[in-house]
Amino acid sequence: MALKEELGLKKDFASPAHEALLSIYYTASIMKKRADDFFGKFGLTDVQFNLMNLLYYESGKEGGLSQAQISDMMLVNRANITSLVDRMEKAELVTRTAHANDRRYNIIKLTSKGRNLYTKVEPHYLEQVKKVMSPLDAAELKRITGMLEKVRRTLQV
Amino acid sequence: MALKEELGLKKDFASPAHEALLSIYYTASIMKKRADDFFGKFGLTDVQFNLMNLLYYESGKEGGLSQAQISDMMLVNRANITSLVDRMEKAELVTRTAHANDRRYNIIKLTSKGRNLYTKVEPHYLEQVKKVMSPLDAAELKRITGMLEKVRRTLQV
DNA sequence: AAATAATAGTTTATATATTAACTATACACA
DNA sequence: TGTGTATAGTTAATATATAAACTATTATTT
Repeated sequence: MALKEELGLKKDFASPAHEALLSIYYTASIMKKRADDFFGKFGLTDVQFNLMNLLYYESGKEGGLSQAQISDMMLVNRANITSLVDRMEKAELVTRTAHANDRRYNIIKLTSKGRNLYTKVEPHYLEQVKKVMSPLDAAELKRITGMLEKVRRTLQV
Repeated sequence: MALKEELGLKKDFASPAHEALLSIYYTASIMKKRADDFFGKFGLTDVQFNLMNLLYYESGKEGGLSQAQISDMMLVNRANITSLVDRMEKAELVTRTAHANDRRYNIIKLTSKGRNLYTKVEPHYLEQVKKVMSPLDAAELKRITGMLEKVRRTLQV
């Protein structure tokens, strides 16, 4: 949900802050659609790719991540990880095994199929991102992320 | 889905462009949670509030909007509007009536209950937005929205 | 050690989002 | 005028998101 028209049509209604909020929503919404189109070509969603990315880079020495860790890292509710892992387990992209010492935890790891798919998709993704972003110079990007970081801190997260 | 950790931990992996994308995702995700918390106090979701806002400001002279218009304005799929209007019709916030001349169209209007709720919530919302955003000066906000606008154009939307 | 807390994960109900296939209606043009 | 096409909305299947209530396990505290 993005409310495109608000950005242009409601100058008398929208405060600058409100405008900025809608603008961020709108941009994120468009990017999500683009990402889903892209990852769909590989039978993935953007969320599934991002979990694979996490598992690939953050679970040191094949140690895997617990669902709670994934939930924290992706900033989504625990309940959400259950169904996400269900789907990816069914697609044989990840495994879910009980932790040896603490049986409350499930340890999620990439399968070799998952790892192969990730290493196949990642370079295309990075290339795509670079292509989309290349017209913007690096300084401007730094400024955007820096300011968003500031907005985030203002929102006390 | 926001991948908080990527922003800090994967400098070697994330290109500046990739970083910027994740940053926008992350910020939008946090804002959506905040908005939902806020609107939840009034029995609304952020999406429902935004539809009410559209109907309140954009449907001139009580003319209402068709579902296709709403779909275009909110940048979401047509199918989504069906269920959104279903829920809001059930809550007696909007009505759905057939267009007199072209029976393909449904015309969606705020009920008096919907209008009353909207005018009750809006000032609180604007106050809240102002409060959250006040630490940032207007110039910075202008720059953020201006740059996001540029990103959007680069994405050819 | 037993009672209580906290933590991890699941389930259920709900809201939002997509695409694809469908119906109904209106338009267009040959 | 009739047929093909375009448009509006719905439905179904699927993916993601939340909160709340639940089970199982571990930690703490007396």
